[in-house]
Amino acid sequence: MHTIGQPFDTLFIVHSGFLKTVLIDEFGNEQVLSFPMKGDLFGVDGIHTKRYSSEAVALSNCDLILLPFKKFIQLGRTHAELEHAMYSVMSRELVREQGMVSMLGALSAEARVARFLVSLSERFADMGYSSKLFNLRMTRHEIGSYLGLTLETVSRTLSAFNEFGLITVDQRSIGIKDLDSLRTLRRLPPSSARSKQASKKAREAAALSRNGVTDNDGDLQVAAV
Amino acid sequence: MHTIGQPFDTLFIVHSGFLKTVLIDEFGNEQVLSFPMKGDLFGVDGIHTKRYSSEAVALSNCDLILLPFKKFIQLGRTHAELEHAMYSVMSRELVREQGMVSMLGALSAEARVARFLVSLSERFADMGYSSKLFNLRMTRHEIGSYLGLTLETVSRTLSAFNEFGLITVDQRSIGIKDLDSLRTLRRLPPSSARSKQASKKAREAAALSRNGVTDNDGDLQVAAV
DNA sequence: CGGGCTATTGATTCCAGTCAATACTCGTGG
DNA sequence: CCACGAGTATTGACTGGAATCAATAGCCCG
Repeated sequence: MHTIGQPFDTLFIVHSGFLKTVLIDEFGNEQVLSFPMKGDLFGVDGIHTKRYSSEAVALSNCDLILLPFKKFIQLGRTHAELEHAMYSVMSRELVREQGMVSMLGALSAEARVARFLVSLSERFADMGYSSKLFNLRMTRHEIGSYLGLTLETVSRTLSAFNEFGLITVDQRSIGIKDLDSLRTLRRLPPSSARSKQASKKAREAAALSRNGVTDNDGDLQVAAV
Repeated sequence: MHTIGQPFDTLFIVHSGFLKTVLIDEFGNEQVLSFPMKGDLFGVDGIHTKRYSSEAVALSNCDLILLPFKKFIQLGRTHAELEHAMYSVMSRELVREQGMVSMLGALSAEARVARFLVSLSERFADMGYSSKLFNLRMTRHEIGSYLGLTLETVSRTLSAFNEFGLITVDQRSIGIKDLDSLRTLRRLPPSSARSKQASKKAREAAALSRNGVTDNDGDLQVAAV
């Protein structure tokens, strides 16, 4: 695999298993950036700086496909579709990270955990596993780091979802009970208003303060190449 | 330019001027993703989904270079360095967004605003403008959206930096007085301990709870292509 | 001048972080 | 086998930082 700062030369594709990629800040704290699993690509961040800026750690037995970057470039010379696939994958990563930024910037703890569960559920479904019942491969601490929350908040939120009938939780084992509510959740009713094992759906709290899209206020000069 | 959902066909390079790129969520709230300026590329998010997932808005008069994606791909066939440059730029964007994620996930409001100012200062320097005195092209609201803060918090933080002698603020005009402190700042002393126009540097609050890097706990199977 | 957008500042609320105690899981060795 | 300890998870009490609500002022442009 690779560690931070190591010279970049190869990309990685997950054939099977689960990993995390992490960034280590100037104080040694680690921040989880992604949880690659089957079909996911990582190591791309090394292309620009010639060194990996993040580090991958296996969370289970893993089977990886190594993709030496130079060799890949050569293949791209003769197989245009490969090249386009790479652009596409990198673009997808970019969009995914945009989603992360938008989530971290705007959503409550509950909404983040809900999204995380939905996303996991969908990814497991894509891989042919059950989307309704699965085991987390990562700790609460790692989930928290990924979502910009503390492990206690993650734990509490999962417990609240459980109380609320949206999921079942037993340690690492998660059962999805009400995917729709998880999908659309913004905020849970206050705990004072919760009844044990309540089965009614989470209502929208409809945050709002909506702003119309700002119009252009600058002129535009364009030139094609 | 382009709007969200519009079919993707061209990339954009900023020749001069300032823009913002925004994501619009399901309630119409806009989230600022970046502030492209001279030399920056945007529109890349469209490659994967064939549609732009974000939207660019000019914050001043702008001069853009259009780069039709198909034409670019053709040029790449004959000019290998172009192709590599594109990988590099996309990789750079990926690293930048990783930095955003890590910032939003871990840093205080003060640290975010400080980083934002340092980054602006460096980018202005790169463009040949003054790194010590410049005008913001965006509102407090847009800065807040970009940093995952409210406009009030941005305003208060700038005022605090001013009181503290780190910067001068007059509406959109920012003067950088103590770049080093901005660079290394984690947390300001409590306001009760502040004196007007204090000139002493912000000290490190040294957050810590450092975690060692977790070791692999999975076996690894690798295969080269 | 007046109206709309932008910015500053104050008062208050509340969500998530921190600190802390306890329990569950699992592997290791007496 | 059970005890022990380390890592992980749950839950409670409390705190604090940023959001929210609100009032005022500055700026720009018709």
